[in-house]
Amino acid sequence: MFKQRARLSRVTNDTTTTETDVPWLTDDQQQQWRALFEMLATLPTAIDAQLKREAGVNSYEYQVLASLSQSPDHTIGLSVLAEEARGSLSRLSHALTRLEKSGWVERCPASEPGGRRMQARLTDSGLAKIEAIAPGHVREVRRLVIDVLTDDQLTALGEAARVIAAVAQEGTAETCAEGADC
Amino acid sequence: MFKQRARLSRVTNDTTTTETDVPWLTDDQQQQWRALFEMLATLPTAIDAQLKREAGVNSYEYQVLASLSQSPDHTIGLSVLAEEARGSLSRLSHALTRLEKSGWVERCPASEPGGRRMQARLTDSGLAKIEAIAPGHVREVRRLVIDVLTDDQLTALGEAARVIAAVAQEGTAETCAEGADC
DNA sequence: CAGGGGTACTTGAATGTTCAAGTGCGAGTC
DNA sequence: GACTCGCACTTGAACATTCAAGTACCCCTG
Repeated sequence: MFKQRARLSRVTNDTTTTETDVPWLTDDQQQQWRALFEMLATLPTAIDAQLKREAGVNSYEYQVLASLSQSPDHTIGLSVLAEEARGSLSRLSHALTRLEKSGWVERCPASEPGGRRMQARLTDSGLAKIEAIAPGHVREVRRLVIDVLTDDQLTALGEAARVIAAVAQEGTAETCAEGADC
Repeated sequence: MFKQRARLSRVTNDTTTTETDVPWLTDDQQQQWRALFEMLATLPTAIDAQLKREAGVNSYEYQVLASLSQSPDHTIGLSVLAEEARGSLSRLSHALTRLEKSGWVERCPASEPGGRRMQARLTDSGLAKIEAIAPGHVREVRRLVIDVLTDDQLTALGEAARVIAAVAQEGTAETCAEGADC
């Protein structure tokens, strides 16, 4: 059993440490992880760059606009929106301030009497915006992901991603709002 | 052929736009992309959180330390290091300033006469640091990725990631240092 | 209805990344 | 050998995200 040179794990050849209980990756695992890591670094950057370049928004803001555009009345309560766009409430709040400044979104108090507090609403201009930029975004997703994989590869990728996202999420989610065993 | 409700693509039911040349995703593609996107959002966050919590570094700094620890003499020229750690030179420079402040790395002028200019060198303390934190990092990678997938799933994931990273990279890489057709 | 606690945000400061200059040095040019 | 060009980095400002308070309103309890 030889020592694998581990870019992201095994670090030296010094064997004085408690070697046995550290589960270093095999060469093969190493390679797959390396590839995944590379994708993790490059894909979001590429997606973001396209949105920034052609639309002037980052992918989080895009997400917010997209979520709003699909909601009844183009309106969502902020907490729900934050959860949908997978960011903290604080992040959403800052993003909304920016989007309001551009005139694409407005905040309004929730109308329901006795209901919750704030909602975000997509303006007409915001709707026009997202409709204008969505095609370019989809094209980029196609170019970078959909079109470079076979159907089987895409399915396998999606499946693996689902499993990983589920595990990664449960660590992050301190709310435990879902039916997880916490 | 019905309209798919597209979280990240098709935005409204208004069909007045140039519908035909926008290649909207199918429901299935949509789902896979959605899963991938979710992983893209959650996995790096989780990895980063573990490193921050247990080691006080972010994953970029970890990457820098790891790269250095594997180099002969624990020394690399800055440009090479920047490329290995997949960040801009500026990002590296800022990161090195932080790492120097912690005493894990030092900058030194390249010794080769007529050679290039600067190098980064891992200090003894830096080597101890990376050796101390590597196991925890590997364990986290295992927990989040390796251990939740079958071997076949991991292989498929790696393969897909390689393809995507290659495409995503060529857009990002303005240097065209590699043998790409540019 | 006064007081306490919780929910739903908002805000400002700290941190990290990017972007646009700026610097210093070597090489090629005349 | 001065001039210019370009490479290899550095730096500071702008921007985004996170973290830790802070605020405002609701409900519940006495």
